[in-house]
Parts: sequence; C-alpha cells; structure tokens
Amino acid sequence: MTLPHPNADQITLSNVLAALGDPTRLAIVGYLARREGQPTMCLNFTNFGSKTNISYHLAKLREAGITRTEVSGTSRLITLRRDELDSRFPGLLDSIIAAAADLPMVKKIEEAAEEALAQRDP
Amino acid sequence: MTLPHPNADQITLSNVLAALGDPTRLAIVGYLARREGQPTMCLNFTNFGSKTNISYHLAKLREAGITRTEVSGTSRLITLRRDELDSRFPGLLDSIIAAAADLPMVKKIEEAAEEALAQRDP
DNA sequence: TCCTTTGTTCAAAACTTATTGAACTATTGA
DNA sequence: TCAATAGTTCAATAAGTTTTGAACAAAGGA
Repeated sequence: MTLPHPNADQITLSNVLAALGDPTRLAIVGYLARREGQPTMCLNFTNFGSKTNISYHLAKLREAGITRTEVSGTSRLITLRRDELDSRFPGLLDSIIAAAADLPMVKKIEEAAEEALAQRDP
Repeated sequence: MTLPHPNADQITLSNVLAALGDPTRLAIVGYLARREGQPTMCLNFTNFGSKTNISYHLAKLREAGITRTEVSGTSRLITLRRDELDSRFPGLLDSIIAAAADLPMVKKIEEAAEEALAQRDP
C-alpha cells in the first residue's frame, strides 16, 4: 500500500505556497526541518492536534509535493522533499525554513511530540 | 490620504505565503517583478479582471506587506516591497519571483495591460 | 485469534475567501 | 461647475477550507 504523491514536475508554486500559507502546516514543515530528515511519524503530532486534523494537514502537504509519506507497518513516515523542491524552486524551501525555524508553533509541536512519545512507552 | 501598510516587523511569513498562495495574486506579483520597480497602476489590471476583484487582491497584497500602494491623484501606484521583504525573509521573494516569472497568468496580465493602456488614449 | 496501535475516510458544521454588481468617493480636466 | 476617471466599499453569493466526531482499515503483538 502506497500513497499518491505528485512527481517533481507536477509540483506547482501556487500549490506549495497555498499549502504553506496555513500556520499549522507551516509549523509542521518547520518541525520536520528541525529534525534534519529523520523520518517522523504522525504520532509525533497527536498531542498537538486531533488525529483527524493532523491527518488532513499532512495529506495537504503530501498532495502539494512538500512531504513524502511512506507506509511502514501501522505507521507513516513523513519526510520533507527537500532536494526535489530545491531543484524545482531553488532557494524557496531554504528561505521558508530559515524563517519558520523559530515560530512559536514549532516549539509547541516539539513539546507535544516529546509528551506523545513519552506517553507511548510509560 | 494614505493607505494602511504593515511595517516591516509586522509582516509575518504565514501571511505572505497565504497571500501568494492565490494564483491571481502570485501572477500580479510576477507581473510587478517584471516591471523592475516601475510603479504600476491598478488600471494595468483592469482588462485582466473586474475592478472590484483587482481592488480586493491588491488590498490583500498590501495588507500582507508584499506591496506598497501610494495614492497619486485618482490613481494608486503599486510597487513591490522587495528590500523590506528581503531583509525580513532573505531569499524568499527572489526565489518566488524567479519561479513565478514564466507563469502563463503573468503573460495574460501583460497582454491585458497593453490593451488597457492602449484603450485609454485612443 | 483477538486486541491494540496507528492512522484514514466520511459527513456535517463552522468558518474563510473569492467574485460580482451597485453605489460611492476623491481627484482632475474641460 | 460639471463630467469623467480611477479606484474603494458594501452586501450578497458562491465556492473552498478547516475542524470535529464516529466509523473504518490494516498491521503487529500477546
């Protein structure tokens, strides 16, 4: 089972910007960037928002071509499509990530993620 | 009479991206960028969309801090706030403009603008 | 096998954005 | 002063987005 992703040439600037125009998704991308490409589970976000809503936003990011979601057992592993985005729109993601890095919401996700991961194995 | 603009430190990444996430506004910015900082009137856009709608989109760009609108007689002169945006979000606008430069909608605006300006003085 | 974990899908509600036309304002030029 | 020009504001509508809970699915472990 594999989820649908646009390929690099199907990614449009408009879709990317619209996806990142939402504060929640921008913070998710900021959080993913801080994790330096380590695959991240949806679980990391569950103390941050409702399961359904996180699923919705992650789907938007995937459909815009910003993230890649791989199925791994019952989990999904999410990574930023940095290289692909960088060759399609040079400099764009770098500048966004640099500016998004210290958004308060990113900090919130980090804290929520620690909590969620701690809760899992008590 | 002068219109309200956010000052540089009030401009947020989220607002900028949300404003540029709309294809019409992205094309307007692409068009403004091609004009290399020459002030541009709303009139340039009138054959492209309805007056009301253009006014709406230009207000969104102004409120997001992307453009500056100066009143000059009965006209408004619109310019990109390139320097300010560049110091606030280094590299962001450059990468967006580079990618937006050859959007089909930018061409449409250019054609519509030529028409509109020709119609004005027959 | 059955239960738990990890997420998705669906339908509904709440909210926001985009688009339109009619009425308006302010400035300029005759 | 009067009319024309350039654009805004308002109210209404159409269209799209976000959020929620309930029900579902698929994999893994006891």
